[in-house]
Amino acid sequence: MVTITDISKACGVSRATVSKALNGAPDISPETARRVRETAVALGYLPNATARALKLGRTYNIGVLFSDATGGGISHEYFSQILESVKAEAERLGYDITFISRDLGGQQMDYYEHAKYRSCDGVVIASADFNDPAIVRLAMSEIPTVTLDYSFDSRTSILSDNVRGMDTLVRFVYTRGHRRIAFIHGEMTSVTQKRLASFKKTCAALGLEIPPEYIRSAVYHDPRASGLATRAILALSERPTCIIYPDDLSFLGGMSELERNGLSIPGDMSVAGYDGIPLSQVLRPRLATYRQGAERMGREAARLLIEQIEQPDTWLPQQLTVEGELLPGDTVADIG
Amino acid sequence: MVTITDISKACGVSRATVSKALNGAPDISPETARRVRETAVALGYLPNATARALKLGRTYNIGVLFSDATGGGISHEYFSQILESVKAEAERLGYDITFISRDLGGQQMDYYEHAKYRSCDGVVIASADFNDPAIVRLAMSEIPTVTLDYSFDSRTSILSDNVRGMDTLVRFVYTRGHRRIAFIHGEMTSVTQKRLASFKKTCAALGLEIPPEYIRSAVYHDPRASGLATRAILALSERPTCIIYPDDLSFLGGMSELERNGLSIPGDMSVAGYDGIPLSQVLRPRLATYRQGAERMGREAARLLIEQIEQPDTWLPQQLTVEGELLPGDTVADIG
DNA sequence: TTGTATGCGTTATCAT
DNA sequence: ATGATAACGCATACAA
Repeated sequence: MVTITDISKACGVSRATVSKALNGAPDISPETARRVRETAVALGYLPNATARALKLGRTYNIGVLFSDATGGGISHEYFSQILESVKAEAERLGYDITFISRDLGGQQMDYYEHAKYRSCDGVVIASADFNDPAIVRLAMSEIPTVTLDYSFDSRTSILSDNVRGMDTLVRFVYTRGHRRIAFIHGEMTSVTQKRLASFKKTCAALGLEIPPEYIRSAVYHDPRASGLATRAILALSERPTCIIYPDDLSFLGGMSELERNGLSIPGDMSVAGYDGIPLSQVLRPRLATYRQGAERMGREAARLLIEQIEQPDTWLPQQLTVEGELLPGDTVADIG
Repeated sequence: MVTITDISKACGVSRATVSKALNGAPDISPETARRVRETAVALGYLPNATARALKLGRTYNIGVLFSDATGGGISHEYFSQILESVKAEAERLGYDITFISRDLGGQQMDYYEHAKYRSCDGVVIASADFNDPAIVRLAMSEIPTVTLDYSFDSRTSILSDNVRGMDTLVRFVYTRGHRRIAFIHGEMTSVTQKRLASFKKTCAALGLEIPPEYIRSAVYHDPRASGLATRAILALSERPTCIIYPDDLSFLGGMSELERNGLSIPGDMSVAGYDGIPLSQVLRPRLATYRQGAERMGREAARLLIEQIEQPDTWLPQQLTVEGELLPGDTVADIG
C-alpha cells in the first residue's frame, strides 16, 4: 500500500507537507505541490478512507436502512428505485452507502448500534414498521437521519403524497362514472392509514356511500392476498364497478381472480393500482395507477441528509412531500 | 463516544487490559474480564470499526459492484434478488456491504481505486460488460473478487447454467410438438453468447433447422425492443409456433404485440421467458420460463468471497455453476 | 514555506 | 495477570 510516507520519502519532504500539498493547502509552494502531486500519481497513491475517517471523525459513508416485514425490502421495485436514486445522489456528493441491519455476524446489534459501529455520518430510513423500538431509537438518536414515508418530531422526512394520490385516484374513477368503488388496502401501516383516510374522505366529499364490505385488507406486494380479497368482493350480492388495489404488483393477484371468473378488464370490472412501477405501463391493458415519485424521493433524501451532515448549524428539520402523478392507463372504463 | 479509555478509567485498569478482556484474551483473570465487560455494557460502549480496521488491516466490509448499461442495475429483479442474498449471507458472516462505483464525488475514480480507497476486504462483481477495462482491472487485482456470470482466469466465479437452461427450455418446447422455434436474444454479452450457442446446438441436436430470421436481437429487460422483434417475426411468411424471449420482463413487450395482432397465448402462439422472476408466475397464463437460482448465486458468491478472504492459504479459485429449474407454466401449447 | 509533534481508537508485542 | 508502548495512515496546531 502506498502511503503519504512513501511520497514524502520520494519527494524528500515531510509527511505533513505531502498531506497539505495533496489537500491543496495554501501554504505550500506551487512547485512543491506540483512535485508531490506528480509523484502521488506516479506511485499510484490512494488516500486511505479508514485513516482519514479516524482522524476527521467523518466517514463520508451514509447508512441505508430498508426493513420490511419479510426482510427482503430491496427486491420491491418501489424500494429499489429509491435505493438506486439515494445511491446515485450520495455518490455524486462524495458519499458511499452501507446497509444497516440488525444481527451482524451473529452479534445482536440493533440498528443504532450498527450505524454507530460503522460511524455512519447519517442514515436514510425506510421501514414498514416505524413503531419498532429499534427504528425509533435510531431515528431519535444524535445521528442525522432522514425517514421515508413517516415523520418523527423534529426530524427530516420525505413523504410521498398518499393523501393527494388517493384523492386523485378516487376522483379519476368517479369522473369515469363509477359510484360503487372498492378499496383493497395493505397491512396497517401509517401509509395505509393515510390512504384509507383519504379514500373515505374523498368518497364522502363526492357523496358516495361506501359499504364496509367494499373495504378489505390484504398485504402489500402480495398478489395472493389481493386475489383472496378480490374473491371476497366478487362474492358480494352487489358488486362494485371498480376495485382499487394496494399496489401495482398486488393487482396481478386480482387480475388472475377476475379472469378465473370470466370477467374482462375493464369491460366487466374496472381496476386501479398504486405506485406506477414501470411494469404497470407495460401490461396490456395499461394499468390505471398513481405513480409515486420514487426517484425524486431518494434523491431528496440523500440531498437533505448530506445537507444536515455538512451544515449542522443552519440546518432545520423539514417534511418534504414529493408529488406523484396519475397514470390513467386503460383499466378504468368510462361508464358515465 | 465511549471508548476503551473510558472503560479503563471506570475500571481502574489499563486500556490494553480492557481490549484484551473485551476480545476474550486468555491471559486476563475471569474477575477482571467480567468487570470490564459489565462496565462496557453499562457505559454503552461500542467498538469503533474504523479504528479497528486501521489497526487490523481488515474492514469486514465487502464491496458490491453492479453495473449494467443503464447504470440502474439494482432495480432489475434478478439483480436485486442476488443483492439481497449477498447481503444476507455477508451479514450472517459478520461483513457489511458497500456499493462500488466510479465517479465518487466528482473525482474520477475507477472501480479498483474505489474499492482500494474504502479498503474493501473483497468485492462481488456483476456487470453487463466484462470487457470494460475498469472491470478487468478490479477483477485481476490483488483484491479478492468473485464474479457473477463470467469467469476470469484463476479467479472465483458463480455461473448460472445458461447452456443447460436454454437446452432445457428448447427441449421442453420440442416435447410439446414445436418444430419452428424463434429466439429473441438480448444484447451481445457473454451470457447471450452462451444461450445463443446452446439454442443453436440443441436445435441441431434435435434435427431442427432454424432459419436465420427466427433469431432476432433485442435488449435485456426492455419490453419495447422485444415488442419490435416480435413484430418482425410476425411479419414473416412462415411464422414460428413458439417464441423464446430474452427474459421474463421482455416477454411483456412481446405479449402486447401479440395481443395487438389478435393472437392469443398459447392458442395462437406459444411463448417462453427466462429468469423465472416471481412476476412470471403471477401472470395468467403463467409464463413458461427457466428460473435462475439467483438467491443461491448471491449466497454462494458471498460465502466463497469471504472464504477466500479468511483462508487465503487453503483457498483455490473455482467456478461454481448454480443450476436453475424449468417452470413449465401455461404458455407453451401442446401441438404434438 | 516547511517540518515537528500529537492524536484519532484500537490491538499486538513485550516487559513487568 | 497486567501494563507501558508502539503502530496503523492521516491531518492539523504550532514551531521553525
